[in-house]
Amino acid sequence: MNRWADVPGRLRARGLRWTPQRRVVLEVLAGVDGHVTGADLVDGCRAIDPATTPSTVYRTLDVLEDLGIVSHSHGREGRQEFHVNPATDHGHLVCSSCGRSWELGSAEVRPFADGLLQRRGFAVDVDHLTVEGRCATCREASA
Amino acid sequence: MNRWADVPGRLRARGLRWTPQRRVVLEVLAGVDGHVTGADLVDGCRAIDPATTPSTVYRTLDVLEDLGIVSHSHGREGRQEFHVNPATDHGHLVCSSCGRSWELGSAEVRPFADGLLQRRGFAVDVDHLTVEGRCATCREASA
DNA sequence: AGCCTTGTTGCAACACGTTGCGATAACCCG
DNA sequence: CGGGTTATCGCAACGTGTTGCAACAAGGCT
Ligand SMILES: [Mn+2]
Ligand SMILES: [Mn+2]
Ligand SMILES: [Zn+2]
Ligand SMILES: [Zn+2]
Repeated sequence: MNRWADVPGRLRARGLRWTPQRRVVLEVLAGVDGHVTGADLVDGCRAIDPATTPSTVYRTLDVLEDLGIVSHSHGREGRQEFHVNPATDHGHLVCSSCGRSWELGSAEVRPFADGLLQRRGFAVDVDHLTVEGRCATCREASA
Repeated sequence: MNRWADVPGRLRARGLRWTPQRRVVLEVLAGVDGHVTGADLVDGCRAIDPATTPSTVYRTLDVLEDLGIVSHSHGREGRQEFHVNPATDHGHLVCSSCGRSWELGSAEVRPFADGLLQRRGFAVDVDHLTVEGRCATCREASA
């Protein structure tokens, strides 16, 4: 049905394993709506199991990204942000001045991405895309 | 004349100072053509002065970015890349599969950036832009 | 249920930056 | 050429991940 269905089975089908640690990461992800940083996820896991180790969490996130359950982009300072259950593919707009961010609909990106595909054969990863700049509010403030 | 002219004077004009440590960073930058990572710059400074401290280098780079002498974007894993003496404004294209990268001419980005400016009042920082995806070569390889 | 294979874990170390703070030294001024 | 102000430095600690490695355990098989 959805991308969360039968994760244990999908892992095993690839020769991977379903472990208590992975169960905790998935439980935390299930309680998230929208975007989370890697560090937040580590904290969330520790709330359930204080013995949680960062390397295990990050490695699990890599696996889940392969399965298509999460995807990541990079926010301010290049830090990882994971997207859970995105309604639709989207990029990100971040204001370097105030730090606010917005989703960038794939329709807004498509002409740009199509151009790169046709001219260069380069397939843009829209989910990973973060565009930095100054938002309308900050530009007016310093007008 | 160029953006390197009279850096000491431009610093002092802003109430900032010209120090031996900053001179070293500038000397390293002057020997660079194109892109460098922050870690590479620290190494370069240490080659001239082994006592160089990372925090001083990164803080100096922040100051030089304010002066418009360098700009940065983020490469793989979100790490900083500094651009020295860019012939022209440009973004970056990075293949997540092979790691190769290309410059993205501002003409290629302009329609996209103009659209965001008109629809959202958001001014894209083209120099900072990194677009990740799969390059033509890698796509053919897995065709 | 017990065995075996091999994917995973946890640890320790590392890489890349960032930040707070007290000591130092630019440099403006008389 | 000193003296004072305050920007900058160096250090130590922290934050966010990543990686190598030895020990562990999931789960397929009998
Ligand atoms: Mn940046
Ligand atoms: Mn990434
Ligand atoms: Zn803003
Ligand atoms: Zn490639």
